[in-house]
Amino acid sequence: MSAPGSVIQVRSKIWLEINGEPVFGQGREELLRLVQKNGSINAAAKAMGITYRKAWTYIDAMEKRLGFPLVNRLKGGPGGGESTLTPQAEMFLEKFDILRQGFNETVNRKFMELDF
Amino acid sequence: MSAPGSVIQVRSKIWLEINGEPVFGQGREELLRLVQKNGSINAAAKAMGITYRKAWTYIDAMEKRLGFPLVNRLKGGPGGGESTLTPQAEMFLEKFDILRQGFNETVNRKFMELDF
DNA sequence: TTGGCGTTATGCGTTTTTGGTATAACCAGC
DNA sequence: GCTGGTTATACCAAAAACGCATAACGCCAA
Repeated sequence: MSAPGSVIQVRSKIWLEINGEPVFGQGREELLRLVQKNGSINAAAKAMGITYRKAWTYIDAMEKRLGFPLVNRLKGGPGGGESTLTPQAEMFLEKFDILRQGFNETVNRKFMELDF
Repeated sequence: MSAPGSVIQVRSKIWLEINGEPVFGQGREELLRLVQKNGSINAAAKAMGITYRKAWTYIDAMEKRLGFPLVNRLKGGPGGGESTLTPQAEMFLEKFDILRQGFNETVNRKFMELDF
């Protein structure tokens, strides 16, 4: 039972919302991790294959909705500027990682059993 | 650790894709169930609070991507027309329901333990 | 036979969202 | 002051979503 010549696959997603608006998901998590790793929003965006504009918009929206900063930004300076994560952002990353642990795997296993 | 005066909540989603395009999710499942219950796309749309146009577009896209019909449609006739689900659509509903069984509950339980 | 009714079906303009490009602001070092 | 690399934002373009308007259809009642 599947479409002719095509393969059906299951996908799943967890995210956090505040007032019905997304504040944290897998894409945003990856973005923050790359900011943490690279020390720059710009470099993180490049690593993810998205524009700086998009990355900045994501972070800005997250912060506005949460009501506290996730990224400490510096304009100018030695390397032109830099960005680091706030302690609150790091705690978010940690907890969110636990939340989604094993999540996709569980879904995929159940999916295999069903023979879609 | 949450935004001042607001409540963070976790949300999750499962859906099926074919060639990277969504063919089945919770909204579409509900739509099909309402078609099944009401015998009409129009009534189902109203029950969901969406326009007929939108409901029709969803179903049309699903069928195009899957490559087989989900809804048997009748134009004109006793009540002006009617729509019923194909056997394939009913099987989809059944399997998808199993797939997502307990899913949200599991996520929510884990979320509570973490104290976001 | 003809007009009305309630559905399915779809064209098309409008609105909203999203994306990308260009440009300014910033600051250490040379 | 000029350069380099970053953050920040304005502004226009493209795309997607939305919804209104209208046609097609076939029973049924008049």
